[in-house]
Amino acid sequence: MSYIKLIEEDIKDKIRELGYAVEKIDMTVSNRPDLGDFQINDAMKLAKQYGENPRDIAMKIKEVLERDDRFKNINVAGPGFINISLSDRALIEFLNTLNLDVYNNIDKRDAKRIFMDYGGANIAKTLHVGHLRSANLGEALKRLARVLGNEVIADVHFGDIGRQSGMVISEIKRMHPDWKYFDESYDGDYDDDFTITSEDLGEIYPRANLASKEDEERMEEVRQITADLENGHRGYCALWEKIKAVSIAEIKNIYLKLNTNFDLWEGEMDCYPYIPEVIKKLKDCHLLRESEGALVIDVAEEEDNSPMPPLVVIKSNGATLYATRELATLYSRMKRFNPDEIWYLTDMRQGLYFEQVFRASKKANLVNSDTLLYYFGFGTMNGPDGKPFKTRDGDVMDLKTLISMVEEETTKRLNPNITDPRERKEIAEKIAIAALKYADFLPFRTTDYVFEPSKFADLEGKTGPYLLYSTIRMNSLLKKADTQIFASHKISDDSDRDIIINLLNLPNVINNAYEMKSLNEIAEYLYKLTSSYNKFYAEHRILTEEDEEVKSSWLTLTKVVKSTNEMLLDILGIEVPEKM
RNA sequence: GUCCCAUUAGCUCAGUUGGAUAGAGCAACGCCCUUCUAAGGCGUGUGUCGGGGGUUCGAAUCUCUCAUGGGACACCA
Repeated sequence: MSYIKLIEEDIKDKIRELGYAVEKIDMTVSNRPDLGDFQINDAMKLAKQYGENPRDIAMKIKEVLERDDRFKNINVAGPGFINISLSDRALIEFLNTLNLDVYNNIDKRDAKRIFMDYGGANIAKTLHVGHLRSANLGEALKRLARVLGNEVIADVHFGDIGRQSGMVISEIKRMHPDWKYFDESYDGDYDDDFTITSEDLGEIYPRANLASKEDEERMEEVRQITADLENGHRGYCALWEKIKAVSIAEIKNIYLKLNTNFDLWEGEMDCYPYIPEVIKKLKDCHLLRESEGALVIDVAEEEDNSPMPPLVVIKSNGATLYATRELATLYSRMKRFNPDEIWYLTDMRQGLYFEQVFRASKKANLVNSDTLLYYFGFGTMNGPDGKPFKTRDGDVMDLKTLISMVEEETTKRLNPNITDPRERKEIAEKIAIAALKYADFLPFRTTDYVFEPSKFADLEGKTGPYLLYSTIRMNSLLKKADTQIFASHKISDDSDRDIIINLLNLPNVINNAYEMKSLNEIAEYLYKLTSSYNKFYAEHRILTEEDEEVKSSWLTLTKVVKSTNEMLLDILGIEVPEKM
């Protein structure tokens, strides 16, 4: 258990002994540092609950806490705020437990098996800046959930079938009508005919999309090809497999740059074997109803305060659609992995849709009744007009371009002592990714934000590069110190004290981040911890300090902050290079 | 039209279980490198928390209402 949690539990016990039934108490970093390190506001809550005077309760609590020598300067202020500071001995003891392992500062949770669906990459479509959030957020939440003791299975869930497949095939058909994939009488192998690159694909889709929008006949052709592909048309399937291979290689490459990894690289097509079973289950439960030629499930409930449209499961032409495959995928995941929780991360526009899917799957018993289905929507990345990028528009900046743009900036500032061109490239890329990810994590999960390339190219102040730079500097200091023995003996002044107070607070931050499924608090915390260290660093000459006990204490602090930074950056999916 | 979500400093955003004096970064100006990586540190200031009502010891936070912007609303994904 973390040190702060331990203290909170002790305080809780003592308050209970006073006769108040508290469930938990919160000790938070004081917003009045002049009055104490931490504050406890629970006296006022208890006063309401028990109809007593809040100041009296606070005074009683103060009296009990004063018997604990970990605390000092306990005082009651205002309507009943309890301010409390920690003794140097307690801070030193705490720091030494972190010196053993910074993971001692993380409180594990009840282990769950969690299935996560994020990424949102579509085959044959370029990964653009709109895909950044899903990848970053999903990856970080996965890592956070694991650090907290959960087992997590992550699936990229490629969009590998659907209208875009028909569009791309129809376009290639126009480009290369002579290819064997389109020869209905051909029954040999399709070994030769394929020269399309990922760059080509980046142009093919937008072109096809535009053409189909303008021409209803073309759109009908696209629908037909999509249906044929789904029904196993030999040539289309062979062609689509080749397109997929090219596209997946490219997508994996970019996810790799972003430190985004999946346990499963499955796609919508992988659920096809389960579709008949799911349809049968829906029929058995008498959930399917015919409407305007399509088969739908009613998911409205009486307590709904707004219209809840039925979910279309089979199109009037007999083909499946997104929802069908979603249900089958859900069923397959349940059957194969039996998770306690399933998390979906997409932008918030899909909220209603997932509500429909969740309701339908519960109604049809596609998932266990005790399996929790969660939809964690995130804010959209908007264009300069304040409106979300349209995924289908070709004019959105692609992710690769964004990364190389930021990389160009980070390269300029690289230490000239790093001469090996390969190393320079590698480091510049890591810093660029850090800049991108960190900027993406700063707003709260559900906040929409305006995409401005300049925001990501910012390399000073509250940014990823600042955190890397500072952590690398700590590392470099520790290397120069050249010692294996670390122990804290004393607190010197407010600046090292402040760092330790921040370290104490980490479990609260982690806990909130997990509860809210947002990384912004961790991002803010990293900046706060790091800047408190940098202040200390500027004020003290560590390596030349003559008092050995002081020097050792300072080095220990440096080591703990460095390790904490590395731990948190790793949760965010940000790598720390050796130098920069 | 119905239902969601936003509106906080010049800009971008924190502040989401109601708490003390609403905070950061950027931008602007000044200072600090013979000394552990200056992508650093220190200092200087700005708010009708979109408007108006309500709830209470206490509201940026809860509630009602209005305004503005955005989103969703069955055979796209």
